[in-house]
Amino acid sequence: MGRGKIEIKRIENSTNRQVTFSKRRNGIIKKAKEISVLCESEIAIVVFSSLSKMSEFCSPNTTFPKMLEKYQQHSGKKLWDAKHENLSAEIDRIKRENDNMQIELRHLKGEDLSSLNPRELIPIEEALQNGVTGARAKQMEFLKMMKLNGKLLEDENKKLAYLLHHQELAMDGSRHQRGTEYASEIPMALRVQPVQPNLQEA
Amino acid sequence: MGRGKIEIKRIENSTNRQVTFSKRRNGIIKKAKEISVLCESEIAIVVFSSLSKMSEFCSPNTTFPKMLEKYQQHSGKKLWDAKHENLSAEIDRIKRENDNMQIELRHLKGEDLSSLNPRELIPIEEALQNGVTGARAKQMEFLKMMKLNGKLLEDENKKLAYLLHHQELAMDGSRHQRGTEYASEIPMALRVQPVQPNLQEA
DNA sequence: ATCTATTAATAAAA
DNA sequence: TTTTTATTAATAGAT
Repeated sequence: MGRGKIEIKRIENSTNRQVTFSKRRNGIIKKAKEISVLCESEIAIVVFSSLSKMSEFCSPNTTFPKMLEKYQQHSGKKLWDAKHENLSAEIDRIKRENDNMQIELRHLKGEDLSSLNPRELIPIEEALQNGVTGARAKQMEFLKMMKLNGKLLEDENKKLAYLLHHQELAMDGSRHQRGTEYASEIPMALRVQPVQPNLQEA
Repeated sequence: MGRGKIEIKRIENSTNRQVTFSKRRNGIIKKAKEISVLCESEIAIVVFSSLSKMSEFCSPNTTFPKMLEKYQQHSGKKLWDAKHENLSAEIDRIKRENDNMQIELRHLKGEDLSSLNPRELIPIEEALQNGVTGARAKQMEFLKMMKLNGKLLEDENKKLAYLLHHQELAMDGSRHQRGTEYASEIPMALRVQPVQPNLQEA
């Protein structure tokens, strides 16, 4: 149907191919409209040109999702299985990652250690060391800032220094007594904890 | 195109309607095949007759699910059902959880602290304290066990102590020296750390 | 289903 | 792209 008969095979001339695509796509969609009206039928079409330009048609009185739902019911095929599996797989992967982090976090916080052997404890300790070092460095920054802020903060600074000195003594010394009377005024982060239980008990 | 022209409106005669449906459906699918070959295009069609008989066509080299995936990408419309929304939502939720843990972990390890203010540092230090306490308690357990196990483990114990001694030296480094005579025999976790750098430097 | 008169689609050109 | 038009293809109605 045209000035000449054509073979049904790929049209090599790109321009011709585009023109033919456009015409035939229109033709198909026109036919789709007609059949839906003439025969009270529902029809959905999606086309992508060789340049991936999309065209679509869906008969009135229905929608794409409805058509797909019906398609699945009638065919028994699950159009979304692949997608589902991908999503499920990703969830599993992330959950596993999540669990590992959860465990690492708990270990770093000193929880759930009972299942560990000494060798497994080492990296945890190392991480804690790093954490303490980092936190301490950060504290130093803050202290510096406070000092720069001037004498308003100087008093507090001195108090801290005093307390810390005491605690240092307490720690280095016999480990018996610590000054607790000012503890409530010292931010937790700056406090020295009784780092060492009695070794004799061990 | 036929023995007479017809109006495009519902065919009232049910038999005629069925016959016309069948013929035109075949025609459309033939056209679809042709356009896919002639123009290297991808096309998918689903039709339901007025009696809900389904027909489908999908061009070679692709599948229905692939076409739908492309459709969604191009149109931005979501064809998937609630199930997918749920899965996607769960992925988002878990990813967020994941990110938060990631951040907490990094903080506990002393990384990325620069963005924090002093108040935010406090819970981190608390967690680290707990972690150190927990790890230490665990170490104590191991020490007890080692003692009970007797001299077979003593050698390893000493080796460990030796290594730890070196670390102690590295850590205390140029700072004022503290009683190190026991340090070599005390595992890292059991040692008192210099919790506070010289305040005079701050 | 198959046939065929007739209309509709479209290939090539503009 | 869209229009034109000669030609082929699709199909309505009959069988």
